[in-house]
Amino acid sequence: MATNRKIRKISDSTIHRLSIYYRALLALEKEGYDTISSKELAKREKLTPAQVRKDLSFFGSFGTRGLGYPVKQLMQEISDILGINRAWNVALIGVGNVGSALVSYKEFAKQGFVIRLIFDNDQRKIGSNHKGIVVSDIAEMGKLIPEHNISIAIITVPGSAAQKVCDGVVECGVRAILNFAPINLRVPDDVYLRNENMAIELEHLSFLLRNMEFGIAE
Amino acid sequence: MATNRKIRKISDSTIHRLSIYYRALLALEKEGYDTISSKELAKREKLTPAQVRKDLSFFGSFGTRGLGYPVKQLMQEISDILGINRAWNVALIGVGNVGSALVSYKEFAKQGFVIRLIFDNDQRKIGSNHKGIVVSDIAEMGKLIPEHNISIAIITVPGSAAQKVCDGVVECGVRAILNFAPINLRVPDDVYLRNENMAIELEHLSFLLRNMEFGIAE
DNA sequence: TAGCGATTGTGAAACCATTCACAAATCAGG
DNA sequence: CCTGATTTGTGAATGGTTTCACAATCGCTA
Repeated sequence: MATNRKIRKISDSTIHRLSIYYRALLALEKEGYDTISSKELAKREKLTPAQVRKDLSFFGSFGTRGLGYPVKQLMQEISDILGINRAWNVALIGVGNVGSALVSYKEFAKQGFVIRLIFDNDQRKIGSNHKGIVVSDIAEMGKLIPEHNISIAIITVPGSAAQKVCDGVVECGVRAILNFAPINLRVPDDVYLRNENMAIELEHLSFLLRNMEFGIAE
Repeated sequence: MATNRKIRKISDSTIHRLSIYYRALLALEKEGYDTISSKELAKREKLTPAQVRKDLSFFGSFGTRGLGYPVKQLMQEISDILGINRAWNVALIGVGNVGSALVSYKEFAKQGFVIRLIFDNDQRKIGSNHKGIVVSDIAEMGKLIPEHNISIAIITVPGSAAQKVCDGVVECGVRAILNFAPINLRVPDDVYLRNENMAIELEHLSFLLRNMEFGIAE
C-alpha cells in the first residue's frame, strides 16, 4: 500500500483541504464530470490552482497533463489518504444537546464514522435508546471500549467533566479524540486530539463585524 | 474607543487564539489568579510564551513587566477585541439535529450570541416551540430578519438547500454567516463567512490514525 | 532609593506555507 | 505522426507566521 511513500510532515491546512477537495469531487461526480482541472477545482473552492496541485503532489501524481484529474480515481485516492475508505468505530461520551445531535448526524456515517457506543453518567439517560444504541454507564467504558474495538472517542460532556472523561478513554486505549468541551485537554504525546468549538467560530465572526463597524480591517 | 488602533491585518490563527486565551482566563479567574504570565498561560494552552505576547501585542500593551497580565483586565480587553462584550442577535435557519442542538447550546448565550429567530421550511416544524422561540416560515425571513436587527445567521440546512438559504439571508442584509452545511457557499465580498464542518475534524483524526498504523508520520 | 529577579514588548531571524513560473507530458485535430 | 493548446508536477521565489533574543520596565525587599 502506501508504506513506501516519503510523507514526513503534511500541514494541517493541507489535510483540511483534502477533505474539501473530496466534497467538491462528490458534487462534480454527481454533475457528471469525468475529469477536473486544478484550475476549475480551485475556482469552485476559492483556492488557487497551484495550491490544489501542490497539496495533491505531496501524496502522488494523480493527474494527466493536458487533461486534469480523473474525478472518480481522485476521490478514491483522497479517501485512501484520509482513511475514509473504511469504517471507524466511534464512541460518544455525553448525551446532552450536542451529543444527541451527533448521534443522528448523517455526515459521520457517510464518511465511515460509525458510532457504536454511547456513554453518560446520568442515571436517567443510561439505558435509554438513541438511534438503536443503548446508552451505557460511563463506568463501563473500561470493559466496552476495548470489546468494541473503538478507535475514536467524541467527547461531548461539560467542560468540568471533560478532563476526567478524557483520561478515562485514553486509559481504555483510545488514540484519537474529538473534543467538543470548551477546554484544553491534556493527553499523552501518542494520542491525537482535535478540538471543535462552535462558539469560537461565532466569536471570529463577531470580531470581523466589530472591526467592520469601526472601519478598521477590511 | 478603538478607532485609532492601527490594526491592518490580524491572522485568523491569532483571532482563534484570542478565544482560547479568553477561555483560559475564565478558568484562571475562577482559580483565584489576579495576574498571569505569558509563560504560565502558554503552558496551559500548549503554546509558546512568545506567541501569547505577540498575539496580544497586536492590540496593545496589556501586561506589566516583571509581573504578567492582570487576569480580569485582560479578559475585558479580549472581549472588547472579539466583540463578545455585547449581545449579538442571531438567526438560525434549519431545525434539524444540529440546528436544534445549537438552540440549546449554552456556550453561545454565554458569549453574547442570542438566537432570536428560528426558520425552517418544513410545515410540521413551523409554529413549534424551541426554547421559547417559535419556528417561523423561511418565507418570512425578508420581514423578520430586518425587524429583529439580526447580525449573524447560522445555516444548519442540508447542503442541497444551503446556497439558496444563504442568498436569502444576504438579501436580508445579514453580513456574517456561520455555515454548517458541507458545501462551499458563495457570498459577496462584504459578507463574512465561516464554515464549521464536524466531519472534517473526524477525517483529520482518521488521517492521523491511518498514518500511525503504517508508522509514517509521528 | 538602589539593586535584583522576573516578565513584557518587539525588532530580527527562522521557519513554514503559498504562489510563481516553466519544463515535461498529454490530448486533440488534421 | 506532427503541431498547437492545455495542464500537470515541482523547484524556486515570495509572503506570512512563529520563535528568538534582548533591552526596557516593573515589583519587591532591604
